[in-house]
Amino acid sequence: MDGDLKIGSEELVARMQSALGELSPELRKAAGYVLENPREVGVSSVRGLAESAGVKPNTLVRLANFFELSGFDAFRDIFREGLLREEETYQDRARWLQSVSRKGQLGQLFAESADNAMTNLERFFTETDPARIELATDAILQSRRTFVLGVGMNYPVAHNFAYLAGMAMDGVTALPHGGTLPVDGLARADERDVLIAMTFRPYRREVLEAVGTAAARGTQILSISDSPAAPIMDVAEHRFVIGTDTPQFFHSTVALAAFFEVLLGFLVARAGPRAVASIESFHDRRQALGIYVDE
Amino acid sequence: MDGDLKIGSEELVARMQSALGELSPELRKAAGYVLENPREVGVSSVRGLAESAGVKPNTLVRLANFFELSGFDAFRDIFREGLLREEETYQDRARWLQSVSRKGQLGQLFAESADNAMTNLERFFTETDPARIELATDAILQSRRTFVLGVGMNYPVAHNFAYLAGMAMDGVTALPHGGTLPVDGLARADERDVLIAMTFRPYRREVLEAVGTAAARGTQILSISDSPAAPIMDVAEHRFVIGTDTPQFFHSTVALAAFFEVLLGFLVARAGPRAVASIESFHDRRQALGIYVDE
DNA sequence: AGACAAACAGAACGTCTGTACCAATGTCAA
DNA sequence: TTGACATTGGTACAGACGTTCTGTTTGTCT
Repeated sequence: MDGDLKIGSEELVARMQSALGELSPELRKAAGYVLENPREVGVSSVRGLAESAGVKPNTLVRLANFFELSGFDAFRDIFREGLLREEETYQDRARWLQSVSRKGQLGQLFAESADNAMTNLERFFTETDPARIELATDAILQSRRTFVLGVGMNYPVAHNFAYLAGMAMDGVTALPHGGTLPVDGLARADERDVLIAMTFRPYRREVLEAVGTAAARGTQILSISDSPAAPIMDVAEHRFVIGTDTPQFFHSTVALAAFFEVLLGFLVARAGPRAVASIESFHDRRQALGIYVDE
Repeated sequence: MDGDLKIGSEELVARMQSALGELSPELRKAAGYVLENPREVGVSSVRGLAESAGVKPNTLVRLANFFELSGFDAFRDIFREGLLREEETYQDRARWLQSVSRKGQLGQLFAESADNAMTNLERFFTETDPARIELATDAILQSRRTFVLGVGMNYPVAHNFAYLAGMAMDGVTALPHGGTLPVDGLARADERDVLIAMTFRPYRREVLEAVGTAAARGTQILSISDSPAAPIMDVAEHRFVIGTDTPQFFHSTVALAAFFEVLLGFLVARAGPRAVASIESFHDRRQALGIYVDE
């Protein structure tokens, strides 16, 4: 009834965490239990929760008041809202997929696309050790030049990466360049350079050949494909497996995009302040040119 | 108090779904609301839920009894347990993110990127109604020409979409084209055409202007941005909000890529057998040319 | 048309909830 | 030791809760 409300459960949890020290023993006990079982708050009564926490009901009301809430109801409402908001993102995926796929043929396509995309992305993030990306990052930063090779659907990805990386460092080029074969761009590549190459089933001959000749010259290879057994993996120092499953006639670039975004982030982070400054001046220049509208 | 209990919310939901047909009107209304908002059951009172569902409180009691539960309390408890059990999966990700982010500064960047990317993707899929994409698909298929407009990081996305859509149908063009301004490509666009436009905060002036002039000519607009209040949304017939959050200095295209993949899939599915045949012949030709290696 | 059953709304009941109040206890300074 | 103060436990109460009962409405079958 007061002017409370309008604070999310995350914020409340954070406040409780930092306030733990200055709470009285019983209050701390209650707060501790709430912090460890936040969801239980949303589905319990004062007495029920009090018993679970080994505390008197009063204490919970006092805990709520401590955080300037009008009472336990307001306190609980915050957690309830949190439970409801989770629905959107963390809802039971299987059930959601089922319900969507019932909406006709396109619903099924939608559900399958969703499932594939999310799985590809999750697998990439959970099965890839950031330390390996870090190693790759260092190799790129220490190289003389870095080539990014992708054909077909992967060409835009390669190009975009080169474009963005170019803001932070020099010597990043996308291949193939202007109608030529990938190998042409690698004419003077040697062991001081890095080649980032990607191709997915069915594997493209040109990429394979480019990787082969580059490797023969000692160029460091960073290979990206959908299988550790892909033909560009064996000669690569750095290997990343990215899922591209999709019900469509092409392969999905969702997880691939995520990989390059992470790689880019690592590059900027490791490149030091000079890269950050370079990016900022880039943005400032654009702002000054009136490229953006002020909302 | 009875022997109820011990059935999961999934099972109850399934039972309700299949029993929907044999329920009386009010009971069906109540059951329908519960099926669409199962989580709300767990955090509401009879009266509160009844009001949300547009039903009288005792109807909910009858609904519970219909499924051989001792009362609304038992009914609600099932959903409450469901809410609590979700904790595990929910916490899994939270815990994983935490453990990763402890691995130094880059680990934190990795974890944040992962969290953002997965959230963006999940939100897109869960908050976008495939029926709306279907409407957009039909508009595109019925159009004379379709333009896909994206600048900066979005240009490769637009280009790639036009490239792939070109396999299935005619008249899809990416803008801007070859160093010209986006508006230039729209010189002869009118109400028979569709313009797919995207820009994200900070919004790009050229995109805004292109959308404005195209809309003035009656061209159908499909807008994609990170907010429903984005300046290209108001004149659009078809609007899609795509999250682009990321800890990086650019915006994330992960969810955006997913959107276009789905749109493409819908296009092919609705375009009929001719599109499929066209794609297949495309692949066959490539195969014959020896573009791919046989593993 | 009337009889009947099913479905629903309204009011009333006992129970449990959240909270305010006060007593009991512990803590510290004078 | 005493008193002031903060913290905690116990109790009582008004209101909201889930539920039941009863009357009304609705639809169906003779």
